[in-house]
Formats: sequence, structure tokens, C-alpha cells
Amino acid sequence: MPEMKLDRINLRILEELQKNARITNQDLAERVNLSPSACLSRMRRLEEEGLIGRYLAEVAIDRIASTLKAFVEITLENHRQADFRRFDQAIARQPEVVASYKVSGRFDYLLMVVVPDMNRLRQLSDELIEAEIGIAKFVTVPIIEQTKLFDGYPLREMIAGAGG
Amino acid sequence: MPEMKLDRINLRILEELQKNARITNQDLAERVNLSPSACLSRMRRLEEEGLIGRYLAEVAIDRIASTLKAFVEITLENHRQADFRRFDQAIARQPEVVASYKVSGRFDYLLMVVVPDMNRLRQLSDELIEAEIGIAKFVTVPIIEQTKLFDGYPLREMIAGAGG
DNA sequence: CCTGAAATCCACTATTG
DNA sequence: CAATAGTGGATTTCAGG
Repeated sequence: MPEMKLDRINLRILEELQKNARITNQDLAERVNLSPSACLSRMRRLEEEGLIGRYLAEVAIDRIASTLKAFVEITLENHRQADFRRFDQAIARQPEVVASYKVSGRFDYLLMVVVPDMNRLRQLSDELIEAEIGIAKFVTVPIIEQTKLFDGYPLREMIAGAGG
Repeated sequence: MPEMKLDRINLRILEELQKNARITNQDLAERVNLSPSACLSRMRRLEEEGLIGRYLAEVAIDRIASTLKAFVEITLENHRQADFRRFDQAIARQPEVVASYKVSGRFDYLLMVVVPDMNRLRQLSDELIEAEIGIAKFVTVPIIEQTKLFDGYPLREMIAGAGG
């Protein structure tokens, strides 16, 4: 099991960093009632153990260029390991596909794509289908508006709700 | 139009921050060939103009607790403004719903939910349906694996691809 | 909008409890 | 493990072009 016990202080450190990755160590230490040195060593430890992965800045892409975001439901023709691997590798090379999820249900993958407009989305769809990476079906679900922004995982609920 | 022209340097600043929000100003300045003070004032300006929103740390939630992530397709019973608003407000209060997208297609919303297990997801589904917030249909699409991680928007492609 | 210097603040490292 | 204190280095401000 790749799970690790967290004490209350580490939990609060993760909560703070989730919402403000550029907080200074001093401010963070103050918020969690720790000395800066103790806080820093905890933070480093959380990084080393992989509990904190990357630090990302949110860019307001739609203030830079006009943007079409969409989900794309993908069904593959075949479902051997090699088919999934080929698809994943092709997707990794497409910068406009910003995230890819293997799912269970009416289709095999749900992609999130970000493109300038519908023309480019159609073009991307053509490219992927003709790339011979085993796509049987390609269904576009345009995003009208993101009505709730990702604001960190519900850490407390996950810990309280889990058996272990 | 809420779009803003970016010079090459600001573009590179955004690219760097997208991938590493905790880069020091000195390192950032070096990478974009600017003095630290010039780099800092550009960064502050990008923040003030809202081109950089929040800074987020990625927490490895599945190393902390066992985790079920899923998409949920929601269809509403009615489609007046007030119906959407009521739904959005209810969703805002649910920490396990980490993101919500209003979409165009076979359903009205696509949610991303993060819960400890399928039991809690069923419970959440029951709660939402019985909350009388106008949900007509609720379809769960469990995530097996995220095969491409969000790694920033394709800034260059968006700028090159757009007309303006 | 930049550079460069000066001042302030912070990260990081002993050291000690 | 945590606190305290010290130092090197980074951030930030400001004068000047």
C-alpha cells in the first residue's frame, strides 16, 4: 500500500500548499504554529516522500488567446495492453491534449483538449483518427464554462472517510 | 475581448511558472535572460493583470488515502438560468466535487469527484439527487488511471493557432 | 522598461533542548 | 522532533537612464 500516515501538522501544510504554492516558509510556519526550521524540514520530507509532487502556476489561457476547451470521449478498436500503450504514447506527444484519463464505462478514455477554435479541434480529431493508433470512436463534448475550479483535494474528508 | 498581447519574454515566464511555480526569481530571471528586478516586475504585472492566477501544489492524494476518482455526467430536469445557478451553488459546497464543467452535448455538466471508495460515491450521489437541486440523471464514469498529467496549457500553439 | 546597488527578508544550517 | 540564532543568499525597492 502506498499510503502514509499524516499528523495534523503535515495535513495543514499540505492544505496550505495546495492553495498557495508560493507561500514563504516563514508564513507557512506561522500558519501551522511551527518554527521555520521545523516547518522547512517537514516540507522537504513531504517532497522527498512524493506527497507533494509538482508546483504549478495557473495561467489564464483565455486571457491570452481565444480558447476552446472540450472533453473527448475515445473508444479504442482493441483492448490489449499494447493498444492502450500505443494510444497513450501518441497522446503524450499532443500538447493540445492537456490531460488523459483511462476510464470504465461507455468509452475507454476521456481526454481534455485545449485548442484555439472548433476548426483546430476538427483538425486534431482528423489527425488522431488517421494516425492509426486504434481509435474506433471519437466524441467531442465542448465545455461551455468551468463552474467550479479545482481548489485542492478534500484532504480531511479523504482521511476521515477512509477505513485506514 | 479579454485578451492581452504577450511579448516573447512574458510568454517564457508563463511557461516556466506553469511547470514550476516555486522557481526562485533569480533562476527564472536567468532562464529568460533578464535581471532579477526586471523579471520580478514582469511577474508582478502578470499577476496583477490576472494572467497568472493561483499557485497550486500537487498533492499525491492516493499516497495519503485510498482514492476513487470519477467523472459524473449530470443532466438537469430544467434549463433556466435559475436551475443552473441552484446546481452550481450546491456543487460549490461539496468538497468531494473538485471541479465542475458546464458542457454541451448529451448531458449538462461533467463533474470530477474524489472520494474514498465506491460506497461514498453512491452516498454522494444519493445526497445530490435527494437535495432537490434539479438533477434528472446521474451517470458515473470511474477513472481507472490518469495516463497524461496536466502539465500546463500549450501556450505557443494557442498563440500561433489563433487569428489574433 | 531596463540596470545595478542597497536594504530587507528569507532559506537553510548548526546547535541545543 | 522542535526551537533558537546566525549567515549567506535571495527578494524587493529605488535611483537613474
